[in-house]
Amino acid sequence: MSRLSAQSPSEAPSKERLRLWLRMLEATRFIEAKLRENFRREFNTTLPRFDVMAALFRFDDGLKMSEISGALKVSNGNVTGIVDRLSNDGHLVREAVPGDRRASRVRLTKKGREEFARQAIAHERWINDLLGHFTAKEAGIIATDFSTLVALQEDDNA
Amino acid sequence: MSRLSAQSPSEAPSKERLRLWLRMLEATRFIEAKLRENFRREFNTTLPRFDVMAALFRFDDGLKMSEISGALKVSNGNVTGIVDRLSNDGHLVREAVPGDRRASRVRLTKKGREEFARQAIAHERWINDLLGHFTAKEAGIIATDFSTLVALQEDDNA
DNA sequence: CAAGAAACATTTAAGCATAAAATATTTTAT
DNA sequence: ATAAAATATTTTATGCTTAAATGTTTCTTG
Repeated sequence: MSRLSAQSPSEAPSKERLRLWLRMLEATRFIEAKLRENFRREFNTTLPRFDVMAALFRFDDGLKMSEISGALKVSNGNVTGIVDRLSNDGHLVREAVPGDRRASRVRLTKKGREEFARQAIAHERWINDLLGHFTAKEAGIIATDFSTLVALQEDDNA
Repeated sequence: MSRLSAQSPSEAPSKERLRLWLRMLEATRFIEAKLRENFRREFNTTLPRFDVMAALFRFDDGLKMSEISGALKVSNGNVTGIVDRLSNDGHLVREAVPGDRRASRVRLTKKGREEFARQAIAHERWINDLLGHFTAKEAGIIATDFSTLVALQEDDNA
């Protein structure tokens, strides 16, 4: 008998994939915790706020609320609160959309753009340090793997 | 000149690592969303509740509150609420620790153990489907990469 | 054109998460 | 023996997240 440890043919792969998931989750949460700590200490902000600003930064004309939640793949109600707080801090403004009184367009202010630019530089540096153990090549390969994974799964539901 | 596209020596790796981080985050959140949906639909529970039960399942004698938060690497106060709700559902009990009236020991009930066993089987199957695009070998390699990553970073802080 | 459907945004309720402070108990040091 | 320090947990304040409900506005279609 060639297999000394008894395993059903499909059991081992499922265990390895489970292990991958647990390690992915561990690593992601670890990095998120570091980022949260850094964002709080250096900029008195949070990762969700940074994410919303990052989405807005690429569009000079701003985004509608539903476009933000679509881009970030979070719920609508979630974005309302984050935008409220960023608005109170003067990082962005809600503007009326001519011809559609349901919608509003959200745009970074000058203050918001300048603040985000500083945050983005620090963010890239933090990530570079935290993931420093991967070479650029390794990082590219794994990134593509995950990209494929999500694309395939999303197709499953279509 | 061998490098046709102008890049500073350290710029490209940091961009690749940033891309890896964004893809990791995307994939992790995607999978978490699917699991949340499944846990809700099939078992009317949540991932954090499953995590707490998983930690307890391995210890017949139960765990102290601080041992749960230590194992899951979440804050102390967080565990209080989750244990409260699992306790209301009869999935676990808080017991007094003889000789230390500060602490309490949390144990799964029979109901809790049976319910968790069912959930764990479904969970492993869901993960196997969601990560099906990785071979067992690939999964093993990447899992080890992440494991190393966290271990190295944790050492940095020591 | 009027009724119904769809789109947009917000609000609400419940749960999850952290950090920091409060409480209670036990251990250590003087 | 008392005071200080350490340990264990809970509470409080704040924010993120979803799902569901609500209220508008706009579009569609009969």
